[in-house]
Amino acid sequence: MMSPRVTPADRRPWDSVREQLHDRGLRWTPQRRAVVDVLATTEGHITGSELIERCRARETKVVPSTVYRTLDVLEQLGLVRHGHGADGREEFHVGAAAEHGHLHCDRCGRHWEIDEPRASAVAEVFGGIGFAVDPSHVTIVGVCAECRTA
Amino acid sequence: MMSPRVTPADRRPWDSVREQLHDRGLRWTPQRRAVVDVLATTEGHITGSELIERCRARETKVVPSTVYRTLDVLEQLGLVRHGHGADGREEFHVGAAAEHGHLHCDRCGRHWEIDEPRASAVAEVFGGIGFAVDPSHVTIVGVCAECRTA
DNA sequence: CGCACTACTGCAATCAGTTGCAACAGCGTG
DNA sequence: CACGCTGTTGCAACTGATTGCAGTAGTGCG
Repeated sequence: MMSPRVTPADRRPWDSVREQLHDRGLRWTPQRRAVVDVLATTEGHITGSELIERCRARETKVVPSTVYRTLDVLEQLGLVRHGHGADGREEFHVGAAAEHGHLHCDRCGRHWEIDEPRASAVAEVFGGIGFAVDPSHVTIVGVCAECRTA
Repeated sequence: MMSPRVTPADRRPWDSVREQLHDRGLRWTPQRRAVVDVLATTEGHITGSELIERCRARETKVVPSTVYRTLDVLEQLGLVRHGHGADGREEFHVGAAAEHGHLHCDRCGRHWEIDEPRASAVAEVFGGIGFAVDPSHVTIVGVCAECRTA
């Protein structure tokens, strides 16, 4: 099956942000463009403050509250998902990373994505009691293999 | 060996805090007493700011930084564990609640403890790749049975 | 009992994130 | 192409949490 698992819409979801906003009666502004530009060139994770900094580096004038409010909107459109790192700070998951939960090592601070079979396994554990796990919002903390042997 | 699974130290861990501190060369101060007093009468969860407020209500003069620093110390003694609620704010788990992970419903905001068999099941999922899950630090987000049918 | 060592506290500054509000500016209309 | 509706921005104030630092005060020792 050569069926592409990734459709164009999945690959370039950012291209249509403007239209998606329009469709909901929302507006396309320079500030939102700055945020989207940064996100479009980000794969994986980015924290709120990091995003703000990168927007500012892009000359566009943005203020934190605007960035956070824009992120709320983008999350409603399903373009990003937010979670909280091990230290509780906000962390936005972009692209493929938005689909998976994460494993966080308490010792070295690194993190990994939870792959599909394991995500399903976790979901199954709680499916029995009727609880539908949101796989993208799961962060499991522990100690990674390397740190354990070290 | 009828080894009791719960020793007196487990049941009343707060009684010996002072000694535990002493053993590590740490000190017993009015502020720490206030924090411990509040925690000793708390079962389950408490947020940082809630704890501060309750300490202040106890007449003792405490300042936020001291409370948070005291919590760090108590966490090192294993008397509390901290996690982060769905909104990322700090949440301290006290007593029995410190032992379990939590299930959080994104819709109604309620949460439940993850029971032993299920905690083990989750741990097992990642044991295969050498990752040792810290069961007390797990918070799984999703939608609970009630909200799903509603 | 009083001294000294050093852990601990309080303060003030700072960071991350949120919110209310008045002014601003997309963008559809006429 | 100007107008105006209403979504959006920036500001300022605020909450929760953290940190550096100077002064304070537990605690062991003589």
